[in-house]
Amino acid sequence: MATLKDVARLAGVSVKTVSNVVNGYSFVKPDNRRRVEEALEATGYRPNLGARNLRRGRTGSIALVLPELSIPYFAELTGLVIAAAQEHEWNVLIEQTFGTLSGERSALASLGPHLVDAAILSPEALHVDDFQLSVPSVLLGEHAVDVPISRVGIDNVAAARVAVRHLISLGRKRIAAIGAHPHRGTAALRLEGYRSALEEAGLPFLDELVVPALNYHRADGAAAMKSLLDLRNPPDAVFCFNDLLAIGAMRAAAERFVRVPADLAVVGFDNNEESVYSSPSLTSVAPDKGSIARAAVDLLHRQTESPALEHVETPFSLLVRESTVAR
Amino acid sequence: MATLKDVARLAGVSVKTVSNVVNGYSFVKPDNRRRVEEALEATGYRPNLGARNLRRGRTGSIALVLPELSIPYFAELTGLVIAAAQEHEWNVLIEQTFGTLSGERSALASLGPHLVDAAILSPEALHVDDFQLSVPSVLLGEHAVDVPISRVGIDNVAAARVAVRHLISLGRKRIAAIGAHPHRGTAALRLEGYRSALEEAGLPFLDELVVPALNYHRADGAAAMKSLLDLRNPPDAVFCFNDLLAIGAMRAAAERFVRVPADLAVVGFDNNEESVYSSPSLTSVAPDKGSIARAAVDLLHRQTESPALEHVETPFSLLVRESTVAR
DNA sequence: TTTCGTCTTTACATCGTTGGAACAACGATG
DNA sequence: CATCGTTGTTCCAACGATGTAAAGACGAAA
Repeated sequence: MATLKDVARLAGVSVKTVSNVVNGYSFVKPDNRRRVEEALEATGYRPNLGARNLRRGRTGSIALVLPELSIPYFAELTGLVIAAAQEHEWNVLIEQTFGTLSGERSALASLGPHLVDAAILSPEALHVDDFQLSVPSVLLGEHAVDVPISRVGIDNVAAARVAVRHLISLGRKRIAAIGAHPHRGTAALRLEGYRSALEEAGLPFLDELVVPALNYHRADGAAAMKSLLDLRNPPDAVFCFNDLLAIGAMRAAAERFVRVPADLAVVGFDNNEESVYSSPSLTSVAPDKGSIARAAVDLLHRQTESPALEHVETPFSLLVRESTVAR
Repeated sequence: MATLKDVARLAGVSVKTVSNVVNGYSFVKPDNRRRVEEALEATGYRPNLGARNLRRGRTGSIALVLPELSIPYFAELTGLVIAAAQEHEWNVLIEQTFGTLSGERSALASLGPHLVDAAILSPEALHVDDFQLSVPSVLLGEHAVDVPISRVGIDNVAAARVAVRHLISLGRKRIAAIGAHPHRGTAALRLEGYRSALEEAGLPFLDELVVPALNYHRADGAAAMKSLLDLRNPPDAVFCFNDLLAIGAMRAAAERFVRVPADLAVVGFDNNEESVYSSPSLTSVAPDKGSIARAAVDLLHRQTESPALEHVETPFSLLVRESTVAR
């Protein structure tokens, strides 16, 4: 590995002059600049980022704290965050919490200026007093807990309302919701959107049609759907708080020979790639993940220069597919 | 941020003594050790990893070079690699190539001792002469190209054979294969397993039943399946070289009202979580991803201490689901 | 010619950590 | 009591980079 010293010796100048060339400092004599550039080329010099960051007092990394990479939404988002972070010369350290309180607490505890310059958090279980952060941070998604931390995400209430309105427009009357959760902020907001859409259409809000889900995995969706199908009067539509729940729900429906969308219309949330190819394909609320990733990273970049509190609302759309075609 | 210096001042000892305590050096007087530990506790000292790695001449990171995080197989694997790397105090830097030659080349070029201590590679398009690696590396999966680099993966020929034998055991006679690829090593091996299983059953190997796929995404599987269904004499079973292809194939079959498994049995490869919940659920070859991740990371760890060339074969199994129940 | 100001380069210290050598303290040995 | 080996501690240099300050070069103005 060539260092600045090696390059300097070869070019016959001081280490600092090489450093100046590498960093694009203007006042270098054309002649020296040329010699240094040749030496850089000849040695194949690459800066040692550890050393550079040590000197500059930064780590060169940001943390991305999320439940689990095997959840498609987070996998897709992670890819986009990595791409966005690259623009600011940041590495992304991924920390999986598996959606547990202890996992999230220990992830947060391990953060800190010695490890990362900033952090993107997607917590599910944290309480208000857990947020004693030592680096600039952004929360993904809205949360019930009101903490003074920047946020990036869509308007969950509006998005849920759009989804449910769509079901109503199909003429469905008994619309269920899967994914209620006692402590999860986003769940509360989506539930609120669901409630308000029913209300504006003059449909009753029925407790029996709102099914909680402790996790948001396919298995939870299947279990919830089964309980709905066991009702004396089952729903004719269901709004699931994410696509995995919806996939699970459709699977459970298929097992009971309930036809989607004829007997049951289904809407999901997140627009996973998987949902385009399921049979039937799944109507879903599609947040613009690229915008989310870019907004989060850019916001962090700004915050590392000067502290600020910002909330960014990113766009979303409803993609209508087979699971909600008119009967 | 507390440094060793701060701790040393507080404890009334030299910096090196603190360092010795932190690093578990034995010969420290009990009394000093206690004072240092109290000071560590009081200051909340965390080592500056950048500085430590600089001094130790390592980077503290390994690279994981893969096509795309949004491919479930790689998302799941990445989570496991991160967990395994943590055991060796390694961060994982993820590099996406999108399966293109240029992407893989630039990823490889950007690697190097200044960035990472080692690398896990999952290349798809690289040629032999591209492998001029400057850090210890492991290839995931088997490859046709014969390069002196360690490998971790399952026996693809055997795995494919097991999958196709299973289809044969159902009494299927016209078994297609989706996923052939001119330059992809694993594709060649799976095709070989397919061929040999047909041969041992006395079934003919028919060119028209072997469909190439340039990418291994759901869309490619759907397109391939459509072409198979357009044949004068379509297949009664299909072996797909990964689950995404199989999901796409099943989707295409559904669009043509071809019933799976009654008219068409389908087997996939990778055992994505998604495949458990599709309708019908998908029979799939399940590599032990945990073993792969652990073996790869451990192997790299050994290689950073002393160079070595090892090939590790990890276990797999065939998980039979609805897409191949007997008719 | 001297002085001044602008460009250009260099020496040096520093970021936080650890390896190595030097040194100090100590009881044990002869 | 001198010597020795073991144990414990400190000092110094170094990892590779960059910020700072100071010095050097050079032409223009006085």
